[in-house]
Parts: sequence; structure tokens; C-alpha cells
Amino acid sequence: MKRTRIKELLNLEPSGQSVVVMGWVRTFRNNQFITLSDGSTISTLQLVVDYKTMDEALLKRITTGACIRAEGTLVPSPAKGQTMEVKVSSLTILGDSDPEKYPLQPKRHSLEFLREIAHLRPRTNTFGAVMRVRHALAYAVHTFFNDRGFVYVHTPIITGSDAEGAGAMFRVTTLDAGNPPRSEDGSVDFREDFFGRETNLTVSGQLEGETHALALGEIYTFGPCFRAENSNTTRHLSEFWMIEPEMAFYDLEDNMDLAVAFVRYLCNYVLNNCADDLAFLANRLAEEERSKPQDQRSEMGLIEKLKFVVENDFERLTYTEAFEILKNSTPNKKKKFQFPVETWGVDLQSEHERFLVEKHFKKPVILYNYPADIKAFYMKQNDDGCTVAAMDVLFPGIGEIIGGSEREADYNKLLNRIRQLGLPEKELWWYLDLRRFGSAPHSGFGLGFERMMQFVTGMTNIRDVIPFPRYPGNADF
RNA sequence: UCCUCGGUAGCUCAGUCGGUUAGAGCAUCUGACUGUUAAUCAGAGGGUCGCUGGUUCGAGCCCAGCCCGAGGAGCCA
Repeated sequence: MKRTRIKELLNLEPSGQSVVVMGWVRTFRNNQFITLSDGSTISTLQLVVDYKTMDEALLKRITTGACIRAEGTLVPSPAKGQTMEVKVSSLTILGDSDPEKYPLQPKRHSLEFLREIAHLRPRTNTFGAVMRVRHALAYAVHTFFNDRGFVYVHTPIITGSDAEGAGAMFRVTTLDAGNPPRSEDGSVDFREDFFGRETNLTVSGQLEGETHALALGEIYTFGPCFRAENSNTTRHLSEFWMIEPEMAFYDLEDNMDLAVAFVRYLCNYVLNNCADDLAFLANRLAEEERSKPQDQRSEMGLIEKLKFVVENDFERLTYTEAFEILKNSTPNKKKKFQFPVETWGVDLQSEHERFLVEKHFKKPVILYNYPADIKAFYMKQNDDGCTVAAMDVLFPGIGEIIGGSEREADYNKLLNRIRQLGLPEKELWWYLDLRRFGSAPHSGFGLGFERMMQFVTGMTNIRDVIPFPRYPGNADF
């Protein structure tokens, strides 16, 4: 007989039909009741065994973590806690689990501890839910763009360009680290390396993405990015996944419209397709909030937060408008900010973004038209001569979830900026070529997939929304 | 990288002013019970107090250095 997954089984009418289930034992109570999980859903299935007739040696092997196959009949449950259960007629141990050594106990574990056993944490309720939501969110990304006629472009993971300056890069090399070939001046001779030049892991697919936007119209990338920054925070990873749409003929406003529609779609998709996992995560978050001091608790629960994003418009304002609000804000006047807001042009700190999003507007905020000096070289220079057509989408608790801009389409303006900043003009020849041959106004943005995951799941540490987090000092598993 | 806090049993933690044999709950094991819901009851085992050095008659506790973890900051998505 074929196995039925718990998710499907729970939709059946229990009427004594024969079923086969397989999964992992969560708890075994009273020598009779097995709580079984097979990962298909957050819900577990209760199996009932007859300890009087079952072989005692087999009974002893039903332990937390063991993998079993059970055959029996699906019947309504006489007790509270579940609507149906399986009366087991035969049970096989597929994989034993030594209870003295299995690290997961039927109790609450700290997320820090679970990070140390990242190979086993998907067996917990929390990480099971997170990973199912992660799948749904990734799927939603593709359906959103596919429905709108965007082309999914695979930009390179190994890259020769080190021009974007989005952060320190990881070198890719096959040279002997202990004894690399040297040039006459003593420096490492990368001409001898695998690609005949210095190569790194990509920090962003944007520049390559633009090449295809200026050929196919609307494209997006969705792949891993790598940054060798020594960042130790709850919202940074050395290896993370980023989604970067790039659209020909979009101006900054079109870009913002798309970003809002995108984020809304993702929230709505998860609300509609992950209800049970979301309910679990919402409850988890609520419990966590309860242990916080009152002034640090968030006003909305997880599900309300997602609905809020779906139903409400984001606040859009320019950097200059935000600057004025911050300058005249109570915390600034009372010198409560660690970094006071006084002169136009300063980069906004986390505390300022937080104030705008969490205190002043109390909703997601889009800031645009930033001072050119604090933004990247490729952004469209505005006519005012001092700002660029950049936009950042700021979310409560997470900060910047999207960063984007209209791109500079004018060859000379772009070249001047590259020279001004002393960037490697020669390396960027192909990027400049896009402006030499049939240049077009175009825009795009990058959405940090894990940051979106944080928002959607309510997990506060980014290391807990990716299966195997990489961060400084940690690349286990 | 900087700031703050932390590291005590498998897990989560307590440990007073530096003072006898380092504790609890859960987990595990043994027995009892047998319609349980992180089952319950009784009992048992389980410790390099992060590491190294120092102060002291005496250090889990004080000092120094190092390692590891968390939160915040910077960088950013």
C-alpha cells in the first residue's frame, strides 16, 4: 500500500479506511500514543499502538526522533486534541534514534542552540514552518514576475567585475594559497589563475541584469549573493539570496509602483497559502513579545502586519522631506539621536529610519531622491545637480528591505561619475556600451530575500530564515 | 570592526559577601500506571563551572589575556 502524507490524510473523513504513514516520532506518550510528523504540514498525526500485544523490544525502539512506518486504520479520535488518529496494526522502525544522544527534546529549545544543530533543526515546528514558507515565498517571486511577462535571467555567480562597490568580495581561485605564482614586482600573478584573471563571487547581479533588460525589456534575477563584510547583525549574511528586477522604459515612479505591488503580492501569497504555518509563527512571535518590556512590543501581530502591507499604501517621501521631518522631530530637538540631524546630505542612520517607519508614519516608507554623494555611481543624476533617482523601501524591524533606482542612461554623465569616483573605467567597458548603443531609460531594485522572509515569518534573526547561514566565523555544514 | 551583556549537567537556568560535598526544572535510564496531549507518580545516573595564567589559606564568584555566543552600531539587501 502507498503512503499517505499527513497533510492529505488530515483532509480525509476518518471511517476506518486502511492507511500507511511514514515520518518521525516527536513524542511517545503513555506507551500508546505516538505524535508523528512527516514535514508535509505543521500538524502532527496521532498513532495509537496496542502495547499489550506489541513486541516489547519494538516498543522500546519508538523513541523521540526515530523514523517509522505505520500501517493501520484511520478512525475518529475519542479524545480531545485531534479529530482523527491511526489505530496501528503493524509498525516498522525505518531508522532508530538513540534517545540518550538525540539532541532534540520534546521541549522548547533556544534558537541559538538550534543553530548549532542546523542539520536537525528542520525537524522542529518552527524551522519546518519557516522552510515551508520560504518555499512558498520563492515560488511567489517567480509567479509574480512570470504573470507580468518578466524573463528570469541567470546572472553569473563567478564574476570578473569588481566595480559595483557593494561590499568586500570573496576571491575565487585555484592558485596554491601557500605558494602562488608571482609577478616580477612580487605581487600574486593572477594571469596564471584558472580564468587568467582575478575573479570573485558576485555581490549583485544588477549590472549584468541591465544588459538583458536593455534587450528583453523586463527581466529579473533571483540568486545567491556573497559579501565578505565583517557584519555581525540580525539582518546580514555573508551568503544570501537577492531578487533584482530590471526594467527598460521604467522611470523611478514606475519602479516604486512595481516594488510596492511586488511586496504586496508576496505578503498576500503567503497569507493565502501558508495559513497554518503562519498561525504557528504568529503565535510563536506573540509569545516572544510577551516577554519583552511593554514599550518594545510591536502593536500588530504577524498576520495583522502582513494584512496591513497588503491593504495600505506605503508612505512615499523624498530624502529632503524626510530630512526636514527628522530635523524638526522631538528626539532630534531633545538630542535623543546618537547622530543628530543638522546638515542636508548626511546619510540616514538606523535610528532615523526607525523613527520614520516605527514612530512617525507607522507604516512602510519609501524614501527617494537621495543626495548623490551617499549613493552608487550608476544611479540617474537628477536635474537639481545634487540628488539621484534612488529609492529605499524601509520596513519596521528590518530596515532597508529594498534598494533601487532609475539608472543613469546618459553615456557622458555616467562616464563622468565613474571618473569622479575613480572607478575602474576599463572594467566597466561593457556596462558603458549599454549607453553607447541604444541606451534607454531604465530602472530596477534589489530585494533581500531573507529580509523579506524575516518580515513574513516574524523571525528576528536572519540566520534563522535560511537553511545553512554563513556569517563571519561560521560556515559549518 | 566597535560598544554592551553572557558562557555552570544533554537543554533552559539559579548559585548570596570569596568559604564545607555546586543546585532546580525538563530530558535520559529503571519501576509503576495505561485514552495520553511537552502524560503522570516514585527512584537513579549525569559537572574540565568556556580556555590559559594570576591574586588568595581558599576561586563558579576577584584580576588579565584569549575563544565562543547574543543584542546594538557601522557596512547593506
